[in-house]
Amino acid sequence: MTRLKGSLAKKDGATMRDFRHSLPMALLKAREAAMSRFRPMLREHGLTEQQWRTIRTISAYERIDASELARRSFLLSPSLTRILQFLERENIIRRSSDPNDQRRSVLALTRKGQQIFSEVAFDSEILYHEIEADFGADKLAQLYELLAEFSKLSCDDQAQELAR
Amino acid sequence: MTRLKGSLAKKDGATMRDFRHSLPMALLKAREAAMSRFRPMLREHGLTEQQWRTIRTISAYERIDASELARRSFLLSPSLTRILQFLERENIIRRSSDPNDQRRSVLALTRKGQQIFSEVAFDSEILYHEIEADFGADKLAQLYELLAEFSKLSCDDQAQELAR
DNA sequence: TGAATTAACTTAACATGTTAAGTATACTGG
DNA sequence: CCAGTATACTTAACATGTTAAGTTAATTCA
Repeated sequence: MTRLKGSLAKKDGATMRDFRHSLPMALLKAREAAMSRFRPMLREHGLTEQQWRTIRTISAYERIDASELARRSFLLSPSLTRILQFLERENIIRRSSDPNDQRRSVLALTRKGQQIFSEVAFDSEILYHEIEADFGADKLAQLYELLAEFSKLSCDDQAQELAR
Repeated sequence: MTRLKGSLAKKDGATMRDFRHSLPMALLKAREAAMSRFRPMLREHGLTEQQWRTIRTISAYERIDASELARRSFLLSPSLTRILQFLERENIIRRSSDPNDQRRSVLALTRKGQQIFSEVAFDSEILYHEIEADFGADKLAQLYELLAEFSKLSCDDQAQELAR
């Protein structure tokens, strides 16, 4: 890390040492840029990002259990447990237990949940079109591609083959 | 969102509706892929990712106040408040107040903090080289570029011009 | 100058991230 | 059949994310 302290540059009376750009930070920043477009809309619907991810994923399946839901929505199970408790309290989802395996919870949206899904999905589409318009569909596709390649590289992700 | 329900595909006895790929999710997944390489190392040093971001940023400046630190480490001030309290308890940082503005805290690493910085920075370099080797330096550069462009687009980031 | 406003945190409250441990159900080999 | 193990969550504990409100020190402007 001697190299990290190599070049010095003046700025605002403070000395800034060399500051290698960080991949996790670049990804975080981009993600924050993306979420800053969605968060206000989700908030208007009274949902957090993760609650929406959960609703969205449940909506995509007729029957899904908590484990697969966790994988597909990229939530750790402790987080998912709490989110499901909240969504159940709010009467947005319904849970039943798999008759073939009493350990499993099977999740589904209530009518209210389906209604919320529809509304938020509609608003999301609009925001996606905005992003595409602002950034360019081609560059966006290129970004998706690179992100997918990078994720495939180091993510020990069981959802990977399942996704196909 | 009618389109979202268009194509149906069977999978494992469950019906999967069309599931538009999500940019925040793609970014999250890539970030997780990246962090999965760093987290175990940080953990060995007894640090969380955010604590390390804080240490790393303080180390890059001779004098930095909490506001600028928050911007540059991409932490919200409430989080930073708690992190600084922890790092101060652990004798990793020192804080003094700016004589010209009593509202500001000026942060610096202690000797112990500098030592930790050196060790973690060294280990990080190794992991960065691994990433470059696995993913390809060219593709990595391309990814950085796209991420930066995208972030510039929608991030109302005061650090943006400051970064130059 | 002093009331109003702004700036720089800090606290609070609730939700999630992360790791470890706990619980109940299913499975497996002897 | 049953002890041992694995699976599918759930709880717990601590750290961070996110928004809103509070506190104290600077700044502004009538």
